[in-house]
Amino acid sequence: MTQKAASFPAQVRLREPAEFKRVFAKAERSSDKYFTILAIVNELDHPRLGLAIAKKNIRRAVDRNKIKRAARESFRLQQHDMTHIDLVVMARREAAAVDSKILQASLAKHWLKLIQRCATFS
RNA sequence: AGAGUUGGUUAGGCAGUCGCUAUCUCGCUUGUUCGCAAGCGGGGUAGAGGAAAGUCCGGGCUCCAAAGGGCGAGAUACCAGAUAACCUCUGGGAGGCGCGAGCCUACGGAAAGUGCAGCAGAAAAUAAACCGCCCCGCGCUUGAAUCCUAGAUUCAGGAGCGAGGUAAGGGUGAAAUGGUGCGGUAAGAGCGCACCGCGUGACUGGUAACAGUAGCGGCAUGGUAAACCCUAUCUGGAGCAAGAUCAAAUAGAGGAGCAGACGCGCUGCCCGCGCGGCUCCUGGGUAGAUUGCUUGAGCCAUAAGGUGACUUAUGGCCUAGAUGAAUGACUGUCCUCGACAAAACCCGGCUUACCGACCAACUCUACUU
Repeated sequence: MTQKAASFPAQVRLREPAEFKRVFAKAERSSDKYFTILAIVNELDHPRLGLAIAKKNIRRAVDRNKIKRAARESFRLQQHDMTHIDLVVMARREAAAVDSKILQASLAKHWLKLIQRCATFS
């Protein structure tokens, strides 16, 4: 497998509550008016993504789906530029109102910022 | 053609690239109890809704005792039917709205009992009082007429007092003790009559709600049950984070004996039932994983029955099953430029949200032939 596929299989997702707790405990933080994104270095050879879209902030199920899809899509396309870090994406209230292109642009900036910051620690 | 009513269908299309979930299949590798299993890669197929929503009703399913008894509490409320069931649906009745097609209705009981009624009004539930109207009596008084001027008598009127008759009228109010008309009377009154309304027991039609007919009764029974209440019917509780299986730590489960007070659960209370205590014996089941999880009161077609909801028969089909939670992103293109909004155990309904498009039946108005 020399050609890296832009895929999103199960092992690049955060699934266990314990894994989420580890990220929340002490993490690099990057936020704007749409998202707050947490990042921490992991012991694997690839990045992982977790989604924590609160029902309290994003009321309608349609909007929650839209935001999750935008996050996954952005991660999927750019994961090979990332180091071995765990990311957790949290949405803020304003994310429901805008369309997915704006969300994609916002996410791309966050990725870059967090990759750089984590690189300096490791 | 315009305006409208009812019912139904649909919910951007097409092509390409990259992804996600399930499933089938092929190849390779590893393991093998030779059934297969795991990993990687390729290909095929399927992949949100009419409301998936609100969680407002009704069921299935699961556990709580085989879900039990009584009290209490709650729900429903014209009649008949449909249904697994319903507060739903269908048909019918009654009342109301609309020229009409049609639409709307918390539509049982006030003649079992208790309670309530602001303002206004003469009076608000007890039938009377009050104002008013009428008659009679008593004196007083004004005018006119008659008689021989004092004065008397008669007629017409006025105010007062007393004794009675009335309930026609009384600006109100959501509601006023049947209504309208004619007769009747001193004035009046179902006092009498006609029509309307009401009550009542018959008859006719209808399964019934109810309707109609002729008769009888001169009218009794004011409103409020979205006040308590009465009557009839129904309802045990909790929910898929239900529950079941496999299983790291910690400590739980079953059986026998003892104890029978207290606590917890089953229902708010009582009865009743279960669990928990101590000793001995046998041996374990939280995180997590698997399952429950999609074949079902299922969908489609045809036929038959029924006004209809729906039912029955035959044939065909398998149509999401995620779980930090899939059904998407990008590009091109066309058009009428795409609303409201996304499964989470499953069904039947209700309610609410919604850009539109199309189809069918029907109604009204105008015009032409």
